[in-house]
Amino acid sequence: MIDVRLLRDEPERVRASQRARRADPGLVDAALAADEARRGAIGRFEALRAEQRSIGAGIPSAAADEKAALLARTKDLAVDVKAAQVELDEAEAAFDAALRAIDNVIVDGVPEGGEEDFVVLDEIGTLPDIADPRDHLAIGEALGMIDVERGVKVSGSRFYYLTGWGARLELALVNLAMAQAIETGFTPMVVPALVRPAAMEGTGFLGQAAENVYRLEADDLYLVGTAEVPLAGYHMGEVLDGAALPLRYAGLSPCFRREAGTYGKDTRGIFRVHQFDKVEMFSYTHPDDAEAEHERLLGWEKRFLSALELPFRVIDVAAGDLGASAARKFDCEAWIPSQGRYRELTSASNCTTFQSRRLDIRARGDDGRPAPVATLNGTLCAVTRTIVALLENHQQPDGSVRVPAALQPHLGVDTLRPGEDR
RNA sequence: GGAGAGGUGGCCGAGCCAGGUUGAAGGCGCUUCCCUGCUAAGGAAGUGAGGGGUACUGCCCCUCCGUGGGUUCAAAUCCCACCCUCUCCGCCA
Repeated sequence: MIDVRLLRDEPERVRASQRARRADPGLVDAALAADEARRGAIGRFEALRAEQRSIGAGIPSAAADEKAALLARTKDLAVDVKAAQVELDEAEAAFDAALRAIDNVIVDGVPEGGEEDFVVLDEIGTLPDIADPRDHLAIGEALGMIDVERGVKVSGSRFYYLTGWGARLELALVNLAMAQAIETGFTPMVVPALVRPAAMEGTGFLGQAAENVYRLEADDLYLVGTAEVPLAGYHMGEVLDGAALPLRYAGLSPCFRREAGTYGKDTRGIFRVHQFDKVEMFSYTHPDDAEAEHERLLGWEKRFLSALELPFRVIDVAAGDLGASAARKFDCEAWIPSQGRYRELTSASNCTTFQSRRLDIRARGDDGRPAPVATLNGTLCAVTRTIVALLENHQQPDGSVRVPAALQPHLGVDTLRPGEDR
């Protein structure tokens, strides 16, 4: 949720953010009105409560004859206090709901508009010159790396097996990603993929993204769609040492996504699946350092994709296409030869203090006061999509696939050839 | 799955079955100062969070002892429900 003080002091900034997102700026005024009502209720309750307490404090020491009169008065007061309490609770709840309805305030410079209104920030690498590119599934099947047919037989649509070199490629990618993360100063983590409602709710995935989340009804647990959830939840309810910031974690987890509303989209191969593994970077920083950290996360994503020798572009996602908790998002989109277009491979979001307020994650600053930290997340390697881009961009006319130099030490070969299965 | 124990401030840990200056003893940690050639040890003081008010850098008030209800003039302290954690047994790995 956003900062109440920002709402009160600079409502126009929040309204402008809402407009840029194509969201309702009226929510700002609704929240302001709810805040006004809440403060009135607080005043009424506190006045009554203070009187009740001051009289109550004198009762034990009061003379016997005064005692009866005091008891009678506080008895009446108790009724009023209770009523004021109810009124206050309702006002607080209404204000909280109004505040939570407002999306995170975007960072200055984020392009306005919807999905199509992104701005291209960078184009890296050169597009491969492939006469008649085959798609990743054709290549992967020929190499004995991907088995979608059996994935569907066992688990249904959008499931797959990685077999032989396919499985080895995943392990090599995860190792390369973790090696880079560790070298960069991230603490490697293997995290829970099942989380309680509080973690899911706090990270903001039960809002408009709820339909894409798997829920285990019998146990009241959720399957995470990204390690962002357990990594953000890691410090929930804590007060961190401000001097220790930034805290950087690289989490490996399976990711589960229902892909509701994507019927007919990306049905071939493993580009869009219900389950995949991913190495995710997550940073807790001082709010003033968030934008710089966002650039750093993007830099590490670019470094990883470049190491894989993939051509890609970086886009500044438009406000209307941001999730509720992101204040800015950079996507790295790799070139997919069989589709002749760029597709999202990684994504880095700056959630400023939006998530940490919901999750109650604070850090003690120089003044000794705890204040919400900023949280940021960025994909280092979403395995299946990386495999897609790798197979397609590095395919050779003879049906083999070139292994980029950085990956060779982890995979053990410089080329993947048909017939060399295992 | 069966049986117990427990959830208190940044942390540990009293208080709760004698309900009323207990926002909460004590310790650790932290901050400042003293001592010291430096460090350590030692000594002194201070040190929770959230919210509201304001004649607003000082003060006043309210709330918070897992969560939500209840009893009471008054609850960390009594009652109920729920959540969570831990231990033992069984089971599985």
